[in-house]
Amino acid sequence: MKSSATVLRFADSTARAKIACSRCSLGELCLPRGLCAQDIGALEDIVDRSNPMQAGEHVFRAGDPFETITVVRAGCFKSYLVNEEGQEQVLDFALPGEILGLDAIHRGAHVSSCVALDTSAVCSLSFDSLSELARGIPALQSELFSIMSHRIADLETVCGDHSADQRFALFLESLSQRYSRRGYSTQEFTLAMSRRDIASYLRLATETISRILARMKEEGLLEVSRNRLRILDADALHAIALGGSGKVSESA
Amino acid sequence: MKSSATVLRFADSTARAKIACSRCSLGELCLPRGLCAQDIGALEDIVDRSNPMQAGEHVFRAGDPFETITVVRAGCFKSYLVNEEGQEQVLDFALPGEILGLDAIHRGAHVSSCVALDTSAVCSLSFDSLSELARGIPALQSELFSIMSHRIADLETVCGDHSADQRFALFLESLSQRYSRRGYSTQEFTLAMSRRDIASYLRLATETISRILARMKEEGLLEVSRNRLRILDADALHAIALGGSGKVSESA
DNA sequence: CGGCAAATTGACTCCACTCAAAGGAGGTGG
DNA sequence: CCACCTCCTTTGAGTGGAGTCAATTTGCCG
Repeated sequence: MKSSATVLRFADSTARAKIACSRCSLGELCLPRGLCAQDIGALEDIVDRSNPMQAGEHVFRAGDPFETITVVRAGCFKSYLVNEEGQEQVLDFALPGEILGLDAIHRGAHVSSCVALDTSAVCSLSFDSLSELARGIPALQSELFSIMSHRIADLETVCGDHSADQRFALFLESLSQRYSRRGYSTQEFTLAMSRRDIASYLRLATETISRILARMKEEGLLEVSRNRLRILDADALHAIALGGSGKVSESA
Repeated sequence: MKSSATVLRFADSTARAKIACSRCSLGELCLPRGLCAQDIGALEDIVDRSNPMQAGEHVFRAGDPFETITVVRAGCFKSYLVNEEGQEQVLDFALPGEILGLDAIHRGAHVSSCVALDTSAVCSLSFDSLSELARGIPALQSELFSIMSHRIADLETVCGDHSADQRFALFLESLSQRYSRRGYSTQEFTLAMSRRDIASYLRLATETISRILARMKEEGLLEVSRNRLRILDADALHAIALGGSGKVSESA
């Protein structure tokens, strides 16, 4: 399955007009999901592949005109808002195949900023071109609506009123699932983001994340060293995510 | 392009096949925004208008198959999730022209439930028909993307890490603006939702809402009796919404 | 008038925050 | 290669904002 997938070339002079989504390793995890070969061909015509990006480089910043949506091709990004007091609020972490900038469509300008957390790469698609293409390809239009709907549902969950432990457990489960679908281990993965970013994303204090990690480690739910994390007791974690006391069971 | 698509009829005998969006008082506040007369005509073909609904009646419930999106025509609705413990989490309040059910598109089934808070009415549109129509009407497709993007941006704001006072102030400002655009007073309006619903929406306790109202009343920011509310000091309220101490000013 | 649900008010508690300080880890320059 | 700096993370101690529990009060409807 998926063999020559990643014959990626970069930078240098080779013309990079068309990008072969059809040969990208992301395949069904990305926009072309469900499209036939011909439609994928049409999509490839409007995809603009970026050079690799370093951690800390921005894809866009709040205030930038909105012209393209951004699809993560490799690495990890965070999107965030900055409020009047200059404080950062992390909105989302994006893994390969996930899309950034959806909150800008209605304003014609970005409201959030987006920065690489790691060596990363993106594909950009002119939103006008994509819209036009979607008008001719029902499956593509449907996919776009679906992606936006998914983001809405995710935010509705994240917004929920959860305890610190529950939030963190939900966060880990989400990451675990997403890595898993991308072919990585469900149990063990790297946290590309800092504790501070996780805290902001979950609307907690950095210290709270540290303490939760320490406690969960102590209770044997997981192992952490630096930013490498391994889930030892997924069931217990799931119980916490569901909002119970987290102490294994709680009949009735 | 799909003309007789959805000449939906209901219950009683009166044929009410087409609904005149063009003559609806919502006008530019609703889906047809920006469409030409002809396109509005096409849209009218797929709009299905409900009978008036009583407070407490549901438009849809979590688990229902997703077939139509719901546009509020009159009154007020709330959408909410129910978690494993049977606790309600209010996600949104919807006023005329606003759209419900966007979080269901990607699953083919509703995740949230939606109930009338007042005597209300909705229009339903088959999402398949609407998508198809949108493929022929760029402005309509664009409007759909825009509406979803708007919802995403709103959720990102609501999700933010704000104090209880700040949340409540933001909530009032949002309501005030939305009523204002619908031709009602910016200063004085009716809260169609209970304190408990407001609390759930803002992820606070009911008692906290009561206390905030009492304090703001005492400080002369607003008047409340039962569910009639009048904003007396919009500037102070705005200062609170922006996240300062709320005590008027705070240089630097 | 009586009964019920919603809202208010008070007293107390607790979870997560703030403040503070002490390790690591990584990067830079001498 | 080491010294130094800075930023990130961890841990401890104490605080406070919002929650919980409980008791009224208010408004609504039969």
